[in-house]
Amino acid sequence: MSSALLEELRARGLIFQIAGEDELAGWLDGGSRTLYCGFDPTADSLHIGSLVPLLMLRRFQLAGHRPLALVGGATGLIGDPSFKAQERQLNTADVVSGWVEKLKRQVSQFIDFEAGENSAEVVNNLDWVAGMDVLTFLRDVGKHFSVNAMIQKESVKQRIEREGSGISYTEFTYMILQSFDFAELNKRYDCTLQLGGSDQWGNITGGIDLTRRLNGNQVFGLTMPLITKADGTKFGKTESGTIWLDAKKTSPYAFYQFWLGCADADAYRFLKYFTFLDVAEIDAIERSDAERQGRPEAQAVLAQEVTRLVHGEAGLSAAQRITESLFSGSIEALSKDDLAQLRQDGLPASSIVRAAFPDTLTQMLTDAGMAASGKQVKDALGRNAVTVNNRPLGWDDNARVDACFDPGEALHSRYYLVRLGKKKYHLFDIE
RNA sequence: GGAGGGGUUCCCGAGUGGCCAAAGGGAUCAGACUGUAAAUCUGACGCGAAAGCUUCGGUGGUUCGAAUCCACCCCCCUCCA
Repeated sequence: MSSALLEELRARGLIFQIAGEDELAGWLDGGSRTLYCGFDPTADSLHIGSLVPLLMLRRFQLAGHRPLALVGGATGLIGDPSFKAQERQLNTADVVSGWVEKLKRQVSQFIDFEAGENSAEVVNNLDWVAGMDVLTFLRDVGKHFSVNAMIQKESVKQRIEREGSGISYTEFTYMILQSFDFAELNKRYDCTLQLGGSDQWGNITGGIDLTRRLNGNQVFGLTMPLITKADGTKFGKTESGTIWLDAKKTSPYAFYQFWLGCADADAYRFLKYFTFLDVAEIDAIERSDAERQGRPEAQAVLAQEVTRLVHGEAGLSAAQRITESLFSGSIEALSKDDLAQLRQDGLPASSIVRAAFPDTLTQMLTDAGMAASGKQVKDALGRNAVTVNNRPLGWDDNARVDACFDPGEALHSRYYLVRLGKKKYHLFDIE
């Protein structure tokens, strides 16, 4: 009646709700169980919002259970309405199937496929949904759902009740499709537990009901809390947008920086959510941070652990190398190889020929992606917040691009490290 | 099919003929303070170095002048049939 795993998860704050709470602990202790969590292809990469469930699958696997990562090739074509304010734009089948392939690979790095008895597996719900005809769906699946019950679900309520929005029949059906996944996985893999974010509660309980009706089996559901930030802003977004798991979309350096920059008030909680460090260990860090004046250690540990999980040891050291040289090292000390390496490692960079210089710095830095508009560059220049190889520039320099990138000041005769504000760096390789 | 309500700059949301590139809030960016924090304060926040140019669902029209008025169209919501 006491599952050590559930206790551990509870201590980490990773459990929001459990369906079948009284029996779940005993069920998990009774043997190796199969569980799943779904990931819908809504982009060509997952973002850090999916990290908690991914790591959750791993936590269960480490505890001896068998994780299935479901990639929603079918559900991704429909769109989950849960707690969404608006109807979503449908993506074409081609696009979605391309994303499915990418997500399959991505999801695979977090779970172990060579674990013997409890080896993980990746499944795609398109495999059992694509071939189903409408009448079978309506008669065999739809018949088990009460619309009265469905419209009571919190996840769609706001769409139904809120003035100025609505929900299409397509999205309304999403819940049924996801429920069917659970029943199908129960039948095919003896899967008895579904994990998901707290927004998935309605879909999960739908699946539990359907599995009982279709297969006569009792199955369980567990949701994780929504990740919140102490300041109330949305987790996982920054100035530069979403933090993706794909290194091509968010470099390991940017990823590392994201975690390094998280608020003190969030850091210890995030350590519990996003790392495999012991709770006791995390508490110890929190205590020692509290006793010490100045900068806490938590963010550094967090950044290190999560970056290693997502980008591996190589990605982590690249991120740390860049961070080290930009924020604590002196850039003059960087060798030519170091600079080339930084660029390789994901430091934003661009190559430009001297003859092709734009007329203004605002143009040049905007083109390089350092700022969203010339206005921002203008503002920064006006406050001496732009430096080239540590030399501050002013608004007067805006039209003097050549002088700003004086050959005599180049690092190794071609590199210029431009900084805008405190944190934004860009390496220009100028010929 | 009928009746009504609505589509404003990233988001929310004012604005109902000139004073509107469009209040206010949020988000975001920069500065000060700091720890590459938080809180706070300051500035910016359609594009453009500037002159200037382009916005208020779309297309036309009225007017010296429109986000605001008119016509038609598209989309969304609510209720009725």
